[in-house]
Amino acid sequence: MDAEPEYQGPVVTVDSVLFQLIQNELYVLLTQRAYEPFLGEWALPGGYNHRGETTHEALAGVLGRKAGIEYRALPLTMQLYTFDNVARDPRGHTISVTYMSLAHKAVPAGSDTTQNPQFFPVSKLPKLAYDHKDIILYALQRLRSRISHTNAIFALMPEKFTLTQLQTAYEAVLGHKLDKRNFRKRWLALDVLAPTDELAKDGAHRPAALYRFKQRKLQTLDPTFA
Amino acid sequence: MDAEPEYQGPVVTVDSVLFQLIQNELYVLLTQRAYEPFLGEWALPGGYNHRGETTHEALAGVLGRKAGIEYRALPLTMQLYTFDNVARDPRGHTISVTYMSLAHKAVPAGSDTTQNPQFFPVSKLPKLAYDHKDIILYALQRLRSRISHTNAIFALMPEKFTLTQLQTAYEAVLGHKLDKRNFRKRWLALDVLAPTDELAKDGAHRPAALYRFKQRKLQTLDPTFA
DNA sequence: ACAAAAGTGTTAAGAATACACCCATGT
DNA sequence: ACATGGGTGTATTCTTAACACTTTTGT
Repeated sequence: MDAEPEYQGPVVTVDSVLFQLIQNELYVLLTQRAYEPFLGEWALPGGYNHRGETTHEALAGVLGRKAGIEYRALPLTMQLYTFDNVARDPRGHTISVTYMSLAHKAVPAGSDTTQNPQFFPVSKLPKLAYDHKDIILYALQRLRSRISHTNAIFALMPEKFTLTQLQTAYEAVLGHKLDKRNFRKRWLALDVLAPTDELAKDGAHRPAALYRFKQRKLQTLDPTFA
Repeated sequence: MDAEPEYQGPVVTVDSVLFQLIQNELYVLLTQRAYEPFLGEWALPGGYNHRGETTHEALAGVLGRKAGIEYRALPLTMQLYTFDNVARDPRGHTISVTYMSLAHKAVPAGSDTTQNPQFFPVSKLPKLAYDHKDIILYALQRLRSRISHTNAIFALMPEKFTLTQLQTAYEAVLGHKLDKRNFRKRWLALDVLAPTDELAKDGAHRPAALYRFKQRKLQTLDPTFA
């Protein structure tokens, strides 16, 4: 980091992998490219990081402008990886700093943007621009790992939820079923859930107790969930 | 990522956290700054990432020029995190992509560089420029986590080593003692070590069997080591 | 009455931990 | 012969995994 007046660096971009559960399935937010390259193809929301703004600010701008989503309302965002695209990007040397966000209900405002933001199930992704498919799969891996030893799942859940909803969220992310009794035993032993005195009455069956997370922020939980 | 001809982005730098074991203690490579800001203070080896070179190439250049270390000889390098320094860096907006490397014996060639590269024990760090102390502590955390479920430790070991040396390496990184019998039982069950038919004779005691890693590349190991 | 999801404990298997003595060598 | 680190097994505890029936509600 010497003094070096005529510095010229790569173009810096940020890309966002925004996950959300819709009907017990994991969805990811994509936008349709309005410019070359990859005009018309689906891609992760992304954009330039200009001098003077943090990557988080750039991310907030991208999500707001391209998908109508308010970044500050997202309960959890974490950095994933920084990719070099020296050769791959048709526009020349860029590096992209990628973030993963989790949301409970982030509604993309397709109307006031040009990029047609939509959620796609992770299991049925369309053809994607760049290497964005790999990025999504990498993000999924990281997400699975995160929910296995932290409370990160809170960011995919509503304020109040039943234990069955929580279990279903895990199953959607992990891609396999879990044992009901073991799951409940574990979570109730963890001391991170608080019972509310409300019940969810949603059908012709016994009502379920509603719980909430004591802390809606990331914390590490020792045990691991399969 | 619209077309945007007058793009001006942040300065992109790379920083390297290079760990090495010296006499059963974990050391990190530092250089002494030859320019403002922080002239004369110790810092992680770092430098600009110019347009057209990958971050890995930039890293190789930095390690070569500032510390006389041949990047290609390092057995393991992984990306750590990308830090925003919009406000913090006195020279303006930079983002730094940080990497952690592990080496067995990387000899800094202090002579042909201006930056006085030296290894410092992680437990006794000097005052560091920027937030480099935090970066090192973060790297250490990641390293501990890595060696707990992968074979990453191979990158800190010589080609051939005794089980006691391997255990000592773990103890140096983790910062606590391990049980000898359990440690050996575990590693021999893992099927990642191959016995050589050589013995290490290094003192007035029974010679130790020398082992090597079957694969000297990163692989995941199911069990976790405390 | 029946359908549908909520709720609840025990047992068995496997993993992790604690622990102490004999062995081979150099001096 | 003694000092030094190398090498080895078992018993106990704890953790994880497997598993089925009763309860409460709406229709």
